[in-house]
Amino acid sequence: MSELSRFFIELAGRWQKRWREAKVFEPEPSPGTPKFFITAAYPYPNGAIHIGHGRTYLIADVLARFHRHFGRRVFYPMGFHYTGTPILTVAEVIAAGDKTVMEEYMEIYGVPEEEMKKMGDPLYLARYFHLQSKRAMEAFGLSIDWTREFTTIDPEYQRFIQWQFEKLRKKGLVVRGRHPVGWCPRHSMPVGAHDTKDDKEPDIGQWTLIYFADGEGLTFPTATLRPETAPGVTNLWINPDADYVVAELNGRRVVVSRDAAFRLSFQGEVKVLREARGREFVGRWVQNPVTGEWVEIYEARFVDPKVGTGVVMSVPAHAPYDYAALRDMGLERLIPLIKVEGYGEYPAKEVVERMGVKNQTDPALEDATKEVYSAEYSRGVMREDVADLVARHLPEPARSMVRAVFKMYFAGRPVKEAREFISKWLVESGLGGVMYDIMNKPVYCRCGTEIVVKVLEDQWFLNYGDPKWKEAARRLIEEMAMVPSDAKAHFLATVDWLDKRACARTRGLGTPLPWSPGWVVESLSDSTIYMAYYTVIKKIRQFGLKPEQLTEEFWDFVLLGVGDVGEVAKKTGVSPEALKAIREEFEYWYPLDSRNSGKDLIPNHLTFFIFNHVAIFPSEKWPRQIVANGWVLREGEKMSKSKRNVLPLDRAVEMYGPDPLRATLVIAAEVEQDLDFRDAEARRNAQQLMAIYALVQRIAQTAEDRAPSWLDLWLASEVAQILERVKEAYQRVRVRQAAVDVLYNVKSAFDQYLSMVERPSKLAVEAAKAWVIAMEPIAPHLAEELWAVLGGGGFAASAPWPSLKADPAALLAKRYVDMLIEDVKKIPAFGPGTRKVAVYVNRRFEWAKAALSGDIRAAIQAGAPPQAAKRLVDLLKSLGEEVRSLVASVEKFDELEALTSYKPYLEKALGASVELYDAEDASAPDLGGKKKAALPLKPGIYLSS
RNA sequence: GCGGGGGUGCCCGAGCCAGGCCAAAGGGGCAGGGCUCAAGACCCUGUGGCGUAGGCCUACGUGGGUUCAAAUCCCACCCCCCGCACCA
Repeated sequence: MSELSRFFIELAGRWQKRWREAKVFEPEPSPGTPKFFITAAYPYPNGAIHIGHGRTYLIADVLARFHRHFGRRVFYPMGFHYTGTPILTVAEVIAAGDKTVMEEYMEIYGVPEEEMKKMGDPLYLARYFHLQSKRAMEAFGLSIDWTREFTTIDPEYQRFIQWQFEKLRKKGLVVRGRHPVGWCPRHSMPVGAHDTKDDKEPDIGQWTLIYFADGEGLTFPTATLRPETAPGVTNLWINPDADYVVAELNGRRVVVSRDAAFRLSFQGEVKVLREARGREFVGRWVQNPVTGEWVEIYEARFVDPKVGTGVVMSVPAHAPYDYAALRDMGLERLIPLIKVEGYGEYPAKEVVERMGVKNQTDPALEDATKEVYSAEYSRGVMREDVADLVARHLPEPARSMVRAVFKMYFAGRPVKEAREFISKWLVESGLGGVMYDIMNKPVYCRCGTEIVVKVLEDQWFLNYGDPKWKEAARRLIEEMAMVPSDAKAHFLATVDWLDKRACARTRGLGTPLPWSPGWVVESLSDSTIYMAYYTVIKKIRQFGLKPEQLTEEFWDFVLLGVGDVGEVAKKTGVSPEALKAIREEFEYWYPLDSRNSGKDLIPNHLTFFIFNHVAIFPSEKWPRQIVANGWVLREGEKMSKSKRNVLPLDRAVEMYGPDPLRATLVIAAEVEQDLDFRDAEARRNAQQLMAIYALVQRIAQTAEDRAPSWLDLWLASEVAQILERVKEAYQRVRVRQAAVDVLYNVKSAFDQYLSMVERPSKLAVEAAKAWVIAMEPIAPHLAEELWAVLGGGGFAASAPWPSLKADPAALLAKRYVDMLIEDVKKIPAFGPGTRKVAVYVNRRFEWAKAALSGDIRAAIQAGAPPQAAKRLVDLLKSLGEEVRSLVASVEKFDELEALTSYKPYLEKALGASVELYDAEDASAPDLGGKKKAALPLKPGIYLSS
């Protein structure tokens, strides 16, 4: 902790205490007064929040604080998300004594060793980080109303979630079905990416099974990713040396590898009847259910019993492995199925030969397979004659019927479509099935066991695939304000592909499904409309309502206005006054004005937030805005536990002080951009804030009451002008833009001002006050301190937005003086030797105004001599947007007067003495004949040494 | 694979939606100067190439196209980042 940060921390502590005591951030509803309700995604306390969270909360805080200056009731609450598995998982790992994890926690979050030991208990762990995070948010100066704080395992919250799910279910949006999940056989538990070794994401894929029967009661289910090649099967492959079993699978007697039988047992009934070696089945003949053709089972050592079923169909025309193996055996027989531009009839053969593959063990076959597969998948089309291969064993008219279907949906179709069709057809006609598998195996559970795919038979889903629901979600997305605006496309795309989503789980903390105990509402499903809960929980507690009173009728009344107060009161035992008061509070605060989070939540949480709002609430209660910010990198690198470079918020506050940290997190990148947090930058910002502190102190102490000079007016105008821009930037959530202006550009104006005046005037104090309010959203503690120094009265946090007005003439005067300085410096003869600068001013400002039109005649009409008029029009054209508009809005402007008051500044800037003359003053010396060179806004200049 | 976003000068990044005023804002870095006992901070100047100035050439992933005119519009291709579900 440096001297500087100590200063800022001490200062912040003082003001935080006063805010708390005065309850500045604990708004009560006030019907008739405008409000602003903003929330940021609550944190998940399996660790302390870091500067990435801090950034999101800070952006929300800046907006909250900004809106407070406009007489709005601003409501910014916070809660903690206990629901879910990671807390559980981490606690388990700690309980098991995992050294790496414990060290990570101690090092990154500074957890003392004796606390570490207690973190085997998930609730203790959550509570610990909950409190640590909360302390960090307070120290960071977030203007959060803590009277509404809650956790998602509070009984009241659970009643709320149960209400939500009953509502969704009654609307038919909750459905039940089969669902594959990654599964650890040892734990008998679902395994997500977070629970695997190295956080490897299990890739759950589907094999199509095709049932080849041998006529003696045995079925050989081949597993394939390319069912469209089934008509081209010439034989099956089985590994002669691998372990196989004969088993009952869903009423069929099948032959699969022993490993496959194990994996299949998680996806249906599997009863192993006997074990066998693969070679036992070699030489059998089986019937292709698609074509009716009988083919032989050959042996192949490349068949991996851990992949699929261990029974493989052979399509030599389109699969390089199959072709190579058959070539080795001297049994080439090719049935072409797919046409691909750039290849002949038999792509597999062609590629194998081109690559010079030697035999079936040649590693080049991998590449060959990849090439053929991707070429056929992306550009391949099924041949027209494939339908004739199908159903040769069926009697008429069945044969013709099947062929007709294949002609329609299979022959001549792109591979993609044909595959989809045949896969569906196989399943529906009972000739095939589906088997799930981990496609990127092996993936291991944290415990070391290889995971498998388990099919949950009665999983609950939220049916985000429902077209009407999607339509409503799209409508809201269209209406909503989004920062950044590009996020809209992302949201719409998400809505498009989103389908059923499992919404309950068998383990973890959370709310039990009201109608199906044993299932817990999953954490991305119990966090979609909780913003409404913030509005009511305070009063629920104040009235001492018990969880069991929070019935469906209660929530219906309070959140939807459904039902009669008297009735609801009678049924719930809640007094009508309480019901009305709670309802009123919800009515006042809702809808939500801004929802803030990291951009990573766009395809999940934020989309669900939209879906659930449109499902539950009427459109006038739909949220108004989403702000999704980018990541926070640290010194150019992603923060991660394993790199141990995570910077927790509380530590960051200690290192830099709250205001410097805030300034850095706001100024280093615009909202949508990833922000690279650099130590050096944070230190620089601390110094800048310190300089601002010193500067304002100086103004407060030295200001004198005097009639405002051009300089005083300029300062006030300059500040007013920048603050106008700042206001607009805040409104558009361009917080970086606002911060650059308010912390750097306004400061520069003040610096310049102070360098030009002997003593600041009272007007400068007014400008400083305005400045302090504008910086309050970013550096609130410093702002309070300076507000007090300037005698502002009350809290800066609650003061109205400044009404400082810009005087265009004052701005013009300053621009004009700066232009003059530039002009002088541009003169080649100007140099260190220049002692005296004579300036001849043309005071006919009305000529300049007339020349603004670009019309020379207008200038002449205004009285300018023709040659001057021409030059003047050209001059005005070259002046730039800002000055031109100033000229337009200023009525009278006396250049001589302006220059006179800026004379010391001029002399300092030029390092020479300056003499000012009216060009029309006959008594003035006409040095170098420059009198007639003078134009309005462009004085004549004569240098002498 | 599907979906979203990108590729701009030494680096970061704006501009592209509404084509010209774009050798292309703003930072950073670097070089020079100022301030200072000195460093930092701060301020000024320069920072594609050539030319004595006007100017010329080369440039916005690559290749085509539309247009009097393209970083900006269209097409194709290459490359990068992010997300893809029961996980917060």
